[in-house]
Amino acid sequence: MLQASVDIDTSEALTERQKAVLDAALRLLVEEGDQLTMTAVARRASCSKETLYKWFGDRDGLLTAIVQWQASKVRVVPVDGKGLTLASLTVSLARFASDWLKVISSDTSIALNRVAIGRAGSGNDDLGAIVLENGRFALARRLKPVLEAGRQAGLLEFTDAEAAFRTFFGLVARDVQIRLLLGDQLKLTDAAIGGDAVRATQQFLALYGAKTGPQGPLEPDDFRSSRPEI
Amino acid sequence: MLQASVDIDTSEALTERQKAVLDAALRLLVEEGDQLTMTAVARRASCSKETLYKWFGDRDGLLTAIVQWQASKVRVVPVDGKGLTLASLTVSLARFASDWLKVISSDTSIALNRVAIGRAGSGNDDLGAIVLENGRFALARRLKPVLEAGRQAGLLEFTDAEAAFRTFFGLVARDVQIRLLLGDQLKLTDAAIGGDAVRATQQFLALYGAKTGPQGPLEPDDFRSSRPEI
DNA sequence: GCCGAACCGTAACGTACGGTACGCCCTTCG
DNA sequence: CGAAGGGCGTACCGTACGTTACGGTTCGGC
Repeated sequence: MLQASVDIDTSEALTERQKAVLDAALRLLVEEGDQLTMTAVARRASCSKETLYKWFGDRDGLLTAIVQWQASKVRVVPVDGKGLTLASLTVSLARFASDWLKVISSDTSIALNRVAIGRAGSGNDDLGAIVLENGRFALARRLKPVLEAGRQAGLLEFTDAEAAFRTFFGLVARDVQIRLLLGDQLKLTDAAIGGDAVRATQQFLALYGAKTGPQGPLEPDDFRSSRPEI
Repeated sequence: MLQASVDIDTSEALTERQKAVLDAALRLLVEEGDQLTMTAVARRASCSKETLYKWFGDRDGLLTAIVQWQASKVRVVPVDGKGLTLASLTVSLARFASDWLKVISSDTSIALNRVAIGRAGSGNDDLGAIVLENGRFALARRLKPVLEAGRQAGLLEFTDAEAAFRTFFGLVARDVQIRLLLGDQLKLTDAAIGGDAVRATQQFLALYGAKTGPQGPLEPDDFRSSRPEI
C-alpha cells in the first residue's frame, strides 16, 4: 500500500562513530520527545553541529536516520512451518503477540511513533511511512507465512490472510498503543503481557481455528516463553 | 485510570463569537497540522491576537480549548437495554462500531489526536488526557451498559466488562487508527466501514455470545443503518 | 453626543532554534 | 617534521513565532 521504495537496507555506510551518535540521539529523543534540538544532540553525542549537518543533511535527515537506525536493530527471526502442530502454532502466535506488545509498549517505540505522527501532518510523511513499514507491515510480513502454514496444515481456516492478520493485530494491541501514545500511564508488566498474548491467541484460534475435531481450550502451561526483539 | 478531574463540562462560558473563533481554529488545525500559528488563527478567525491571548491565555490554552470544544460537540445518545434481543443487541454493537470507525477516520479526529500525541511527550499531557477521556474512555462508558444489558438478558457471557470492551475495541479498530495517524492513505468508504462494523460485531459475538441454543451467523441484512456522531 | 469597554489590525520585541562559519586539536600520511 | 583533513567547540546569522503593546473602530449605556 505504501511505498516499496523505502525498503531500507540502510545502516550500510554507517561508521561506528555515526552509530554511536545515532544511539545518543535516540536516547535523547526518548527523554526529550519531539523538541529534540540539534544543539542538544551535538552536546549529548559530543560532536559538533557541523558534523551532524555534514552527515545527515538537516534535522529531518537526522530524524530519518535515527528511525532507520532503530529499525535496522530489529532483526527478523524467520519461522518455518515444518511439522506444524496446533501446539507449536499456538506457541508461535503467542510469541508474536508477546513480542509485539513488548515493542509497542517500549519507550523507544513510543517516542519514535510520537515524532513520526507529529510530522505526518506536515507534508513530510517519510517518517510515518518508515515507521509503518518497519512496524505494522514488517509484522504482517513475518506473521503471514505462519498463518499460511497453519492453513496448509489444516489448523486454520480463512480466505484472506490480510484480514486474518488484521484481526490478530486488533486482538493483541486493542487500545494499548493509542493509550500509551496519548500519555496514559499504562503499566504493562511482563506477566500482563504474557497473559494478554495468550488470551489474544486463544481468541484468534476461536475465530479462525479449523473446526475439525474437538479442540478444548489450551492451558496456560502450554505456552512457552518469548524472546524480546528490542 | 486517568484523571477524574478533567471531566469537562466546558463549553459553558463560551460566547457565540468565541465558539466561532474555535471553529475557525479547528478548521485551520485540520488543514495545517501542528504548526498552527497564533497569527494564522487570528487572521482566519478575523480577530486580533490580543483577543486570543485574553481569552485563552496562551497557545496551549487555545489548543486545549479547541480540543474541549470539539469534545463538547460530540453528544452521547444513551442506549437503554429494554426488551433486548440478539438482533437488537447486534444492531447496537454494529452501530457503535460503525460510529467509532467514522470518528477515528475523520480528518478532525486525526488532526486532534496528532497534536495531542505530539504534545504528550512534553510534560503537558493535558491534551492527551482530554482526548483519551473523550475518545476511548467515553466510548467505554457508553458501550459498557449495553454489554451489561446483553449479559443480563443472557445474550453475552463475560466476567470482566472492561476486558470485553477492550476486545471489542480491538476487533473494531484493528490497525486503522495507527495507520491513519502515521499518514497511511487508507481509504475508508462508508461501505467498507459498514462491512467492518458487521464483521467486528460477528466476531465479538462469536467470542462472547452465550452458547445457549443454536445461533447461526446473522445475515448482513439483519444490520440496520448507523447515525454518524460527528 | 459622550464614555468606556471590547475588539480589530498591526507593529514591535524577545527568544529559541535551524543552519553556517571559523578556530583549534589531533591523527595520519607523505 | 610539516601539511592535510576530519572532527570538536563555539560564536554567529537569519528567521519564525509566541507574546506584548498600541492606535483605531465599533457599540451599548447614559
